[in-house]
Amino acid sequence: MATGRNHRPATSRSRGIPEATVARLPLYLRALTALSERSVPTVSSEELASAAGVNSAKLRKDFSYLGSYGTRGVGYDVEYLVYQISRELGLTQDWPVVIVGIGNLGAALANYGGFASRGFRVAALIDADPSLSGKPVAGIGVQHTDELEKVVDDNGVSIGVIATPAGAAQQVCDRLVAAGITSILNFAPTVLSVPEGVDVRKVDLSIELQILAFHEQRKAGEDVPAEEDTAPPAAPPAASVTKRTDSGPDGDLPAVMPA
Amino acid sequence: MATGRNHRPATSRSRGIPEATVARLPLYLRALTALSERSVPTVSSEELASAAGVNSAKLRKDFSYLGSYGTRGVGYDVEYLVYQISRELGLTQDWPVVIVGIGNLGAALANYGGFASRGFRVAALIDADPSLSGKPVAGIGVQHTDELEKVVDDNGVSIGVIATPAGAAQQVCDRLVAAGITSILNFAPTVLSVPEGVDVRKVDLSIELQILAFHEQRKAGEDVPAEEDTAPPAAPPAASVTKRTDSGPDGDLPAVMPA
DNA sequence: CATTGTGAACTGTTTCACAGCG
DNA sequence: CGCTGTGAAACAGTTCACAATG
Repeated sequence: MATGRNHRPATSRSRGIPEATVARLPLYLRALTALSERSVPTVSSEELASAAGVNSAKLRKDFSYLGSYGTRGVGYDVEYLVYQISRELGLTQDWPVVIVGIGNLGAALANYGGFASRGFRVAALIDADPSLSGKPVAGIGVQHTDELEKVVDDNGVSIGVIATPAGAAQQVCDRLVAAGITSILNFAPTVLSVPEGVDVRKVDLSIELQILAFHEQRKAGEDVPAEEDTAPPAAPPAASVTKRTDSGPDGDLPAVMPA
Repeated sequence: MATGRNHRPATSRSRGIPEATVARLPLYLRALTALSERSVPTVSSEELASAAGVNSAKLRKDFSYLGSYGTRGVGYDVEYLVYQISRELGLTQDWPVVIVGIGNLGAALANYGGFASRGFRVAALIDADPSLSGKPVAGIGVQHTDELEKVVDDNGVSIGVIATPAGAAQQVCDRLVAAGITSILNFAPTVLSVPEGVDVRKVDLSIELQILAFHEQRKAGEDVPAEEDTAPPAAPPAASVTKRTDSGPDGDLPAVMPA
């Protein structure tokens, strides 16, 4: 899962919505949007919860933080809820986004449909490779890294997406922050350090796979007893046990791959 | 952040490592690997925690679930810890992975360096588009969806990655599960339903952006008093408020975009 | 004597179960 | 009557602070 820090300890003065709830609102919104398109007028907590993949008690508790938007004995008005959640998430306004690093991943993000909808708008694509400059990706011309500050400023961008190789991420991050960006979505496999007040969320493929591997391993060894739980190799083991001498630390995201 | 369910309620018989700890182990491992490459022999909880972006109390508590691998007054032996964490995560074995949906995103994943290292191996790339069949991506020939079951079976694949458009995801998921896969990493913006015992983690760009937007909005309205907290539009609002009549529900991930 | 390992306190999240209400 | 809204209980995760120890 991705993670984000840098919030006041959950007390936004009064109406503080728990972080766990905020993380689920987009899920509800998606399910509601689908219902809305099928012109379903109302939905019960049970139905909506199942569509969103959570249980109904949790959903009701979540909604209770937003206010009392349901009707007892009936359920929730779909359109109304869509509106309330959108507003709560700040999706009734326009969010220009800049994507830095237009490799396969950056291109995938730029082309991502869900990006354009729901208030997000790709304001600019930035890449350090001069040979990409001007080339259109998803209908938008790629601009050189030199333009970064200008682009952020001109478009009033407050959200940046980093899809560069790990090695460039911190540097790009610093420039984005200096340019005035206060929210970053980081796809590079690095811990970014940012000043107080800047929000970072990360999406890390490698971490997700490792978590899956952990559980997968558990499934396989379901009935294994103690094995070698007793005598594990003493302190510094003969190394080489897991030594990978080939590829880098945790690898990079591909930088570019045009044509 | 991505999410995963389907685990026994946190009691893997005896030595149960908390889910939150498991999610951080890959982070520690990455930091340790970097230290290992710089031939740093030992590290304190303080140093390692700062490299991993957590606080030292949390790190020590996390490690305490794995056993007592440190030395008081000194710190942790880097190589030894790398080994222990790798083993705990199941990275000392080989995990063949199949990626379904070779669009920009699938290609980005296939090319991802961190994928190949750390025990994961791309066993096959699958796409429904026949014109892609045989085309090499990241040095591996793309195979048609018809081959899915055979590929999973022949390679003993237990982890599948879904990078298809949302509309195809559940169907692909069903086939992967039927073929014997028990862990899925889902990049499509859909809730997948899977039988008991199958693990799903999702990575959802759109959700991450919406969470950022929520916090961004809070920052902007830091000193706004009550505004219209009082009289919100009664029940069914005039619709159209957030109505997007253009693009689909939440958009698709791009399917293919060769050349 | 610096640093780990860990009980105990605390904070956050989920679930339960039922009163309240349209 | 059915379904929401929510206190209260249960659980999970984090932080504190200090005793244990190489």
